[in-house]
Amino acid sequence: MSFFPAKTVNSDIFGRLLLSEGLFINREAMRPSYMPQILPHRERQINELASILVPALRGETPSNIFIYGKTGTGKTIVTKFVGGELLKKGEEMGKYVTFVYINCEVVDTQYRLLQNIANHFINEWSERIPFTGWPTDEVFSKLLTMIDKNKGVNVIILDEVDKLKGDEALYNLSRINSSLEYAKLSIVGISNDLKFTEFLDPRVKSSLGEENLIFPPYDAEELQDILNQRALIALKPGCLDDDVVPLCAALAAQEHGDARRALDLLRMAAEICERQGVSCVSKKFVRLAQNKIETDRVTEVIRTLPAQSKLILLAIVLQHQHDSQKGTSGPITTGEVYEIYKDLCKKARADSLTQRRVADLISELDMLGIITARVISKGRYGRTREIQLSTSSDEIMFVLKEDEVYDDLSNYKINAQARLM
DNA sequence: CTTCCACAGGAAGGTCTGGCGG
DNA sequence: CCGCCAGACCTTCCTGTGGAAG
Repeated sequence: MSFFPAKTVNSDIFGRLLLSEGLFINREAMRPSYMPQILPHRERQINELASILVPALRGETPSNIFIYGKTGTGKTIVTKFVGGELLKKGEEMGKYVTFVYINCEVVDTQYRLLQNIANHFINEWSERIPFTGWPTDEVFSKLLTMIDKNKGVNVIILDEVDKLKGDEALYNLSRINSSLEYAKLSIVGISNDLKFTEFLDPRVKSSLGEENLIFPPYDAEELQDILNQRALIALKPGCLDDDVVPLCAALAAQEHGDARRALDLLRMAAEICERQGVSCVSKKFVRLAQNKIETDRVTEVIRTLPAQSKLILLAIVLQHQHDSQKGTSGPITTGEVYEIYKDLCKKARADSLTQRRVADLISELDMLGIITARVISKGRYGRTREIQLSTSSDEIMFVLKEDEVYDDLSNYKINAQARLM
């Protein structure tokens, strides 16, 4: 739809017409990447982070920092915000301060991390470091000279630092200051894994954890403030029922106070509402949005499942459909699933796994939330898992059938079952 | 009370891939 | 280019177990 910024509304007739159809003024403001002017309920964290980093403006080395907090607690946005302010102030004061943000989920090896950092310090004299080919230690020493040349204070943010492979990179980075002659460097590590440092080399641990910052989850009221603030920017006035924001906030608060989740809910609710041509978002749409988000997640999970797990899931669905046709719909056991699964493998001319392995894959499906598997005892008749679908079988079939192989198999199996019975 | 089913789930080891240092 | 190692993925073999049936 429309991505017109709010200020063009008055001058752009077509934009205004387009907008009059929808509920959004600025859709981007509802996305997690959006940087608002004010970050509600994070004043304490902002101040703390700023006070740790302020030595950078005096040309001194700030302490290294570790930031913890679950997803959607504002770690990334607060750090970027403070970083931005730091740069602004640095420019104002004529101090050379740099601020490098790196997401370690994307840049996950030592080489690429060093390369990425180095390429931030590129200027007309230095050559770009290629994304492969150089020995790691050469990249490292190159990085050293590049940083040292600018003689400033550098703050490097490593977001999702727990995703970084191996702690060698962290070790090297944390010791970098002793090799720098003019420049200063400090590292901010961000992680949502509280136990992350336990597995680190003790030297890295003490060096990086000079300061610790913890981001607590938002409670329902705080989430409401955040939602209200964003809704004000993103949506037309008066298009939200009074109880919509509290509901979104309450639902997200149940899920460990995830602000991203809350925003997604509200945005999705408004989008569904808009698509249906309704001018006011009511509670109904929040429920719809919640369902949509959940099915989108499940669909995506199923789609990316490895082949063997898909076969197992297919076996469960087929058994489920077979049962409900006969009206004997009930829980399915591991043994039953395994028999059908073996049959399916034969039909597909694929190798089948052992029951032991299949049992593990079944618990994986359980953890992914596609099925529910509880261990129960049927007394004399043994101990097994009771397997139930937690998504409708039609929906799972719909996704599985995207692949011809499973489409064919779905027919095969129903015949085979009829033959068996 | 004991028995005993039909698995759960731990331990150890095999195979394969891919990154890394030399 | 090669050997090494870590980690993903599986297998084999194993012991453990809740509770209905006897």
